[in-house]
Amino acid sequence: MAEVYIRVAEEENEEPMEIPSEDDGTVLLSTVAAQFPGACGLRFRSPVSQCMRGVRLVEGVLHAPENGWGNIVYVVNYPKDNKRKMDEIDASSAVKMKRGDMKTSDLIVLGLPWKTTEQDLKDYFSTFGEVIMVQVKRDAKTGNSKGFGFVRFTEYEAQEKVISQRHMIDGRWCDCKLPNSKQGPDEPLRSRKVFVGRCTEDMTTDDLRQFFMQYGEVTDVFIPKPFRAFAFVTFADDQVAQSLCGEDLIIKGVSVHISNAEPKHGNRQFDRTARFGNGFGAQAFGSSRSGLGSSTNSSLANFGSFSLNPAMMAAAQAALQSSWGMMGMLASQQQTSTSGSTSSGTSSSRDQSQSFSTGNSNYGTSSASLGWGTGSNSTTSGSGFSSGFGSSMESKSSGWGM
DNA sequence: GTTGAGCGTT
Repeated sequence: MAEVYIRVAEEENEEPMEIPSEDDGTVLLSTVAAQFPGACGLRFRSPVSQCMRGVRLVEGVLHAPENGWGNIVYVVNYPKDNKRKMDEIDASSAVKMKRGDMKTSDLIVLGLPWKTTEQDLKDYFSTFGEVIMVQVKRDAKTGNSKGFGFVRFTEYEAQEKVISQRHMIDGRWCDCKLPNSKQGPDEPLRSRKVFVGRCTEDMTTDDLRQFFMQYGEVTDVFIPKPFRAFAFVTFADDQVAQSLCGEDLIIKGVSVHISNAEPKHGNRQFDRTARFGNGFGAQAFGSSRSGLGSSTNSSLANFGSFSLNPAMMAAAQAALQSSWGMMGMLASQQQTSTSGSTSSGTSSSRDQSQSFSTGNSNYGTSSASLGWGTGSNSTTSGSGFSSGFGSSMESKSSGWGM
């Protein structure tokens, strides 16, 4: 069957990229988002009316206009008018360069098949750019792989690309991340991750990704196995995550509850006190907002006006949720678990059954890190910590975590 | 059934 592509660009006059359609002629939003992270829809200029028109979007599936996709260029829609543009401005402005995070660092590769060798890793990752280091970590005695390794690229672009997607290596899906040892102690000041309670067993990571994509770019979805009725969703933007906390959302006809993700157990590095002590002193507020014509007002006023939050957009799109009711369906991008190697009796860590978690954490491009007011009814504090900013977001649940 | 895997012998 001949492959059909539609042409998609970020702006009308920009170089389009060809995006594959499905067999039934539709295009999956997830396919678009794979090339244009954060995309929430498409639009095009009607040859007849010369007006921009939206492409019909139903449950993550984009439907061709009346007379088919044709050869015109479709333009990507992003949530909240122009988040992407903001990112670009951000990226090119001198503001963020001060953190100088453009250097490459080793990336940890998680989930490797036991059989994968360093040569395999090098072969695989070389398609992204020049690889200057690979390692597979092995047990010193047995020489068996520990199922993870490291890779380092010459080019920062390659590193970013690799972090931004999942990798099929020797038949397993693997994740590449900045290793814990490289994550700055003050990196995630506010959590970009939310806890999703009351999940049902039929909610897949793809379901959750497709659903939460409407609020902003989703960088990770985690569903514990065996089934435990909750999940974690990480956004690229912490404000998106925070804006959803406290909400009850309908996914596949089921009401789920969104709240803050608490720090992972055993992750001392990023617990409350550590972070508080570190990057989040009083200096985090007024200072470091740098030149961008910031007002001379107090940081309080600054803060208040800054926290326009995406919850409004969330509300506006509530209608969209109804379409998620009943019959779930949606792009079945299920990956087949390759394993079968349930290893020896006990469920040891050598069991390589494949998990379904997709995506990755990556570290924000947001230049400013503002603190977030905690609600006075904080239940999670535990360290008498509460900075008294009555934020404009009333009493959504508070707290930290990642 | 409401809080997640795994992180580097040099």
